[in-house]
Amino acid sequence: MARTSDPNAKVDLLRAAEAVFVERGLDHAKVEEITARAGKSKGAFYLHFESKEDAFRQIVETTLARLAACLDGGEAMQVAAVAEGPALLEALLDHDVEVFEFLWQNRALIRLLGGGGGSASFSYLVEEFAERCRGAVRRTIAWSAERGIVRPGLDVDLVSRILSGAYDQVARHVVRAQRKPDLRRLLGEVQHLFMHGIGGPAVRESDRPVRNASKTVVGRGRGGARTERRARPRKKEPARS
Amino acid sequence: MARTSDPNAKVDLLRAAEAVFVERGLDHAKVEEITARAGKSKGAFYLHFESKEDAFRQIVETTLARLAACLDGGEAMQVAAVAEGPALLEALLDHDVEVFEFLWQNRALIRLLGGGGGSASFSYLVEEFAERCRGAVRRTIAWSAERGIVRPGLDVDLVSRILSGAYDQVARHVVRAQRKPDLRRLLGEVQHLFMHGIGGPAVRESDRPVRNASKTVVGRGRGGARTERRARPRKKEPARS
DNA sequence: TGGATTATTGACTGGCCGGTCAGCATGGCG
DNA sequence: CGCCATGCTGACCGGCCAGTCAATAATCCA
Repeated sequence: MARTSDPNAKVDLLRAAEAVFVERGLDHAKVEEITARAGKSKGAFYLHFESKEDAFRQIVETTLARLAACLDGGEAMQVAAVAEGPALLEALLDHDVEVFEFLWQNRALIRLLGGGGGSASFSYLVEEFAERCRGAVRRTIAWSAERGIVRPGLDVDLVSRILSGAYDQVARHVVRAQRKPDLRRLLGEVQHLFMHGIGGPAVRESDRPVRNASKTVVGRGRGGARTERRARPRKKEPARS
Repeated sequence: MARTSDPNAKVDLLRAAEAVFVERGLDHAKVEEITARAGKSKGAFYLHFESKEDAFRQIVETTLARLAACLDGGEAMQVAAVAEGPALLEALLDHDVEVFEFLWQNRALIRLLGGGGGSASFSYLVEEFAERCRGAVRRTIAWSAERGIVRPGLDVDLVSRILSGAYDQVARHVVRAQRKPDLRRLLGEVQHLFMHGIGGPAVRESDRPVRNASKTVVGRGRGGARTERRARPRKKEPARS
């Protein structure tokens, strides 16, 4: 051996790459810009990564893995596992806050991912992850239903989709904010909203309550419970954040 | 004059371009693939468009404009303007259905837009549009509050964000579905969910009701009403669909 | 210090593709 | 039929940039 390799090289490159990807998106990121920022040469980059895409994948996968760990690990979930009633809600809120804290820390990259990863390829990564999130939500709901936290007869599949979507939107908002929002307050309001609805006096149970409530099963695919149509105003939005 | 130009050329090219953009994303779409599918030459393409990006912009802008018209026009809104109580909810639901019908018709392109448009540039287009949607939602909510459809004291800004997000998610789901879902049923359930919440017996107003409810103003930015934190389970999700 | 060994560099290559334009095709007209 | 105006074509040009590798620098050891 004659010369010892720079142990920081890969880390530096990853950091620089993340910055450039965030700024330009995968397709428009130039390897030379990455290496310039890292103070390395182009050759050094290919010493550590197969290709530009490889670097991108490494960054995304690492972050998603950490986020996933945060999602279904975390001490708040330990507490939630044994809590009851309001304390349970509080524990679940703690968990939400943990997750969003992570999102805030990694907001630049999360923002990029929210925008399709800056390349048409790779969206599958994000989609898989989103699906995983929805799975976690669904489990939490099914489990909450058993404990009387949410009313029975809900279409778990649909509810989880809606909840994921709502939190997704909140996440996108947080991740773009200039100043860090009060996450606990924000998430608390979201939780409150979903628990109690937004209905006013004019709709006080004007709706027939849940009618049949077939199964509430978790099996995604076919919808479980079926209330009927009728409910609440709103527009829509097809695009991202 | 000696030769008459093909009057379908531009339409054919736009159709082909849309297909290719949907398949590959803007950055990876090749002009030659577009022209091949349209049965035209590369030159013909540049006879009608400044550049590849120009064609993309035309397609996106046209679609978003039509969607916008669908969003805040539509006969269902006429009805809603004079309806009361449950009939109003029904009218708003009709409107939702109209919008989602449009989304379904244009699902391929909408799917692309949801994924960031296949290019890091251009996401601003989609973002602007999303913001516009949120504005529409906010107006609907504020207006519904006046009629007692939703309870007073809600943080309109936050609620609109959450609703947009939830519907966004539903839209993404619809747009990817293999078979056309029963839109009316789906949207009806969403409406019902939001109006009545998902809370079960264990949380029956365990929450103190809205406490102060500062203003409920529309001025986004500072949150209006402030209940406290406490509420409901869930995970989170940072990415798209 | 000199030479061996390994890390690092950055000029260069090759392929790709957006955009151009000289020339060909088409069809009207005298 | 020959001529012209106009539209359409697709081979070509040039820029860009991912990825390579011969040359060079750094470090170790004797």
